[in-house]
Amino acid sequence: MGKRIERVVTTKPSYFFLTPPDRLRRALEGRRVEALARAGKYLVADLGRGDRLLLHLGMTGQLFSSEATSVRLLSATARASLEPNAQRAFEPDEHTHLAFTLEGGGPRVFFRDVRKFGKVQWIEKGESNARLDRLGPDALHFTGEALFRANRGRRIAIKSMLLDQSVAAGVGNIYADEALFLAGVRPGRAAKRVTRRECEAITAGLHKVLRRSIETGGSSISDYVAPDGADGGYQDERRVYGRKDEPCRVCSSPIKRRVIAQRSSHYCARCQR
DNA sequence: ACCGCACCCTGAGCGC
DNA sequence: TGCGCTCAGGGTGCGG
Repeated sequence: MGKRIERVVTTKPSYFFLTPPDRLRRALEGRRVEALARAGKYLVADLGRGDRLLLHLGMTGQLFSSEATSVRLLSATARASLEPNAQRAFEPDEHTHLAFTLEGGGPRVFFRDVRKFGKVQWIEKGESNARLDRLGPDALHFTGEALFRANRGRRIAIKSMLLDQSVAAGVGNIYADEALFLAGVRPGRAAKRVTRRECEAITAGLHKVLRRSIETGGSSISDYVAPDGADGGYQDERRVYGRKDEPCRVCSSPIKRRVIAQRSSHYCARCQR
């Protein structure tokens, strides 16, 4: 299976560590990574004997190899001192909360997160986890019928429903906006006012944008990098997210932005009703 | 039960 | 140059 973790270096205790870093180090060192799985936006590492490690990237989390080179791994000042086209090997900084050394002397694995909205937690054998237990069906298998049922009686915006991880796990702000655009539904519409047919269109839209984002390696808008440091490509395919005042790709009318559920939401007032 | 909001944290970018 | 402001792929916990 996977490799044994020889050594773990952490930053000091903070909001980031659901399990305190000293306890985390003791728990992890010497253990083998048997498997990795995704649960919504969480990454769950199986460490054998029933123990697990829970990881979440939050907004600015970066999980990558020591062989990765990307300017996204550097602060603005570090970038400014780079020679043009220079590729500097990454050196752990104050935002690098976890540094794994694995057996066999191969590349190390880092988890860096500037804002510390990411999370790491040790889950003991037999322990349940409230964060995991709350998750609804995975977005890739979420049906229009299930969305329609969840919407019954709900006065909140359909956008809020899509961001609720207990309704569907794995939908984030970009993909909620993009799916609603494909479905022709405004993000602010009350959930209970969305028809069954529109729910089908929304989940079909979700599947489409999520699959396409996976194909293109994700959205590298600000911080996201693949484990090898590569940028994703989906930011170039956005139809509405982050395109305020730019022309709709279908009808050319300007994309609108408004705040829903404390998150910025983008839509075309002409294509979405 | 439901809903809106404050809050956790750091940095980039902008107008003045 | 510096200051103050807004904005940012997320999620929790509180009070009304």
